Amino acid sequence: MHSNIIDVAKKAGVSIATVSRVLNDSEKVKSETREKILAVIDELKYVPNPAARGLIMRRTEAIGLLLPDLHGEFFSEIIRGADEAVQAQSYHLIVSSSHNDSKEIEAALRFMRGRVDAIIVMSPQVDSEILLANLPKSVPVVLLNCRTSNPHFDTIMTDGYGGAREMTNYLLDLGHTRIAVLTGGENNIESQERLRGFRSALRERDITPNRSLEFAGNFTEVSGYETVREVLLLKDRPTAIFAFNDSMAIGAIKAIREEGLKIPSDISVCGFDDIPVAKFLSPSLTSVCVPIHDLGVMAVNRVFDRIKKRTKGASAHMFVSTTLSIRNSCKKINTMSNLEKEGNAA
Amino acid sequence: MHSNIIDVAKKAGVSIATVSRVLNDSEKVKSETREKILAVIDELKYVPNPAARGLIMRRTEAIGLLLPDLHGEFFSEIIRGADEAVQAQSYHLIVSSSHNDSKEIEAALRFMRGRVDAIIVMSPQVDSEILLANLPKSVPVVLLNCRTSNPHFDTIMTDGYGGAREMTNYLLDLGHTRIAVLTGGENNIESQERLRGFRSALRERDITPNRSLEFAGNFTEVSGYETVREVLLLKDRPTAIFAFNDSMAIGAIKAIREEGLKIPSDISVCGFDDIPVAKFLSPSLTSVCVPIHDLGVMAVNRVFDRIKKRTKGASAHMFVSTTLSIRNSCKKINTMSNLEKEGNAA
DNA sequence: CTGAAAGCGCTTACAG
DNA sequence: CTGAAAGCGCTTACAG
Repeated sequence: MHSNIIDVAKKAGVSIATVSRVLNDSEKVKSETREKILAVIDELKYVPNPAARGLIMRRTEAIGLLLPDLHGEFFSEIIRGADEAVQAQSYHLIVSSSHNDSKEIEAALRFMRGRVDAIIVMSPQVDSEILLANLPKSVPVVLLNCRTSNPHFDTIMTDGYGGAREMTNYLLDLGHTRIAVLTGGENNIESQERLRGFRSALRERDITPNRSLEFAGNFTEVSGYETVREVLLLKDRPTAIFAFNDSMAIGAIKAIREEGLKIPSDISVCGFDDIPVAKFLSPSLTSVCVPIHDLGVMAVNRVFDRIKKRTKGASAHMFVSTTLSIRNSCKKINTMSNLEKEGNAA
Repeated sequence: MHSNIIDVAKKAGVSIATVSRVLNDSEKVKSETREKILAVIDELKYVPNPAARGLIMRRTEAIGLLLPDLHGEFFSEIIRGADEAVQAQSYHLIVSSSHNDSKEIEAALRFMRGRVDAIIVMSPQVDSEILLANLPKSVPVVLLNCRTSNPHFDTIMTDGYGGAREMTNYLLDLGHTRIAVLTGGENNIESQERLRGFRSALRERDITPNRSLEFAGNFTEVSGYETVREVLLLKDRPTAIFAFNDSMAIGAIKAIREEGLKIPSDISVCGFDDIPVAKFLSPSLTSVCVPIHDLGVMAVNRVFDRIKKRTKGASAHMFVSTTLSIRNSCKKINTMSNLEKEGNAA
């Protein structure tokens, strides 16, 4: 169907070795010969077969990216960052989703073997052993927000603990003490870290974390929506809701509005991740800014350091800080009405 | 590094041909032999090299997906749908972004050659010739919302014309006649179709399209935001804004709120695509629902029909209808205040 | 500067 | 049921 290197060699009247040389400009070829070959390549629209090339060179010019899901702005941003970094090196991306399922992880990793020069895995739920057992030893691997701390691999973690702690302090400073959190599920490392940060901040102010205000979501809009409908039914309603990601915050906002409440005057809401749409919501969403796009870039660049042997030796463990993006969805608790309440109570 | 078929054959005391047979269960192998080989494969954690396999079998078990961008919910949904469909067949996705740039398209398509069994291309801007010149002849291709109508390839188009027409009729029925549109750029086929539908609907009601109410955006939130800031400065402000995608509608909403106007009481806003977040905005966004996820699924399934030779012969041209998702961002124009206006004018 | 040949890791007729 | 051998399309020492 397609022409191959033999067709080119024949038509140019040279050996395939010479054609290969001009393809890779590996060795000196007489410029006259080179020109002729180039002309034939052009004429035949010849493109080297990457399978054959990959087979012998053990280089695929592709990076594997395995994410829990391909759905939503968060993963979309990771992919975008990774794709940018990869394209800058004339590499390409092979993406796959695992849905936090070990069988799917195994299948994806198996598929990638021999097809990629390095692998980036983000897997906040599947546990260490299963993941490690399936990770190839033959290519560089970067673990992104994974539950493992195996020193054999490079890792990148975002500071979920610090981010949640900072956001919680912000809420406390605004006067909120009854704060409901929407978590991302028990087994999710990111959710765990964020919960840890939340509780720490509380304890630092001598507030005992109230487990009945910790609600289990799953990082989706729907779970935010449904959970907050429950929350709003509480007799002693929280004054603020801290969703552990922006998707759940979006669902929360919807539930709150449906109840006829105003944000932030009736109740404050904040999220985590600071996905691109956050600033466009109304009210614009206060969130913990995770440099999502940059996470993708960093992971790819780290992987290239390995591939290009710019880095040898011990694995690196990077820790990415977060910042607060303060917008309009949280406000100082209304001390007036607090006074009133106290007055009523008295 | 990794064990290969020879290692397995040696350890099992058979020829590589026999190992290959159990790998592909192509021919009968004595079950005793099979067991032994399977055991060795397991022990050595042997995985066939896909490059070698692809080279000889001309089958890669991967589908290429080339999109204008990997950014945002729209493309994210396409990818998700495609990935689902592909995983159902134990295939994998190789995604790439073109940024509507012919050089990048060429590079991506070149990379995919030999690495994928079929290609899905979405390219609403780059023109026919360039695209067609780079499309491989050796694997099935599906064109998604492309500017070409080359009968050689299967195509899928969404009904941008019909969707825009329907939405415009809806706005007209609500009493709006001064409707501003935010387009997606001159060279974008989708934008062109939507504009055509918009103008048609107007003409059908004997309204001459007013070019000064057609604003050029580029399908991003930012362009929606900035354009609408201009729009709001108009002396004779439109009563409705029809953004040709939801991202621009989101930007528009932000600009409108910043001006202190209420949606929909002061001004109606609607979008196009109905991305997942649309229903969670406030007010929830009225939009033209494009089955984005399903578009990805359809393209993949079409491609499998070709690969599996379930379909032979002529190319198919699919046309995907849209529906209206009516929510809370548009309302009937306030006839009272119209009367007042008229009263004032009189 | 160029060519003949080996080899990357696999599959598949062709024999037995 | 199984093995020896050719071949997929390329690259790279090894000779000249």
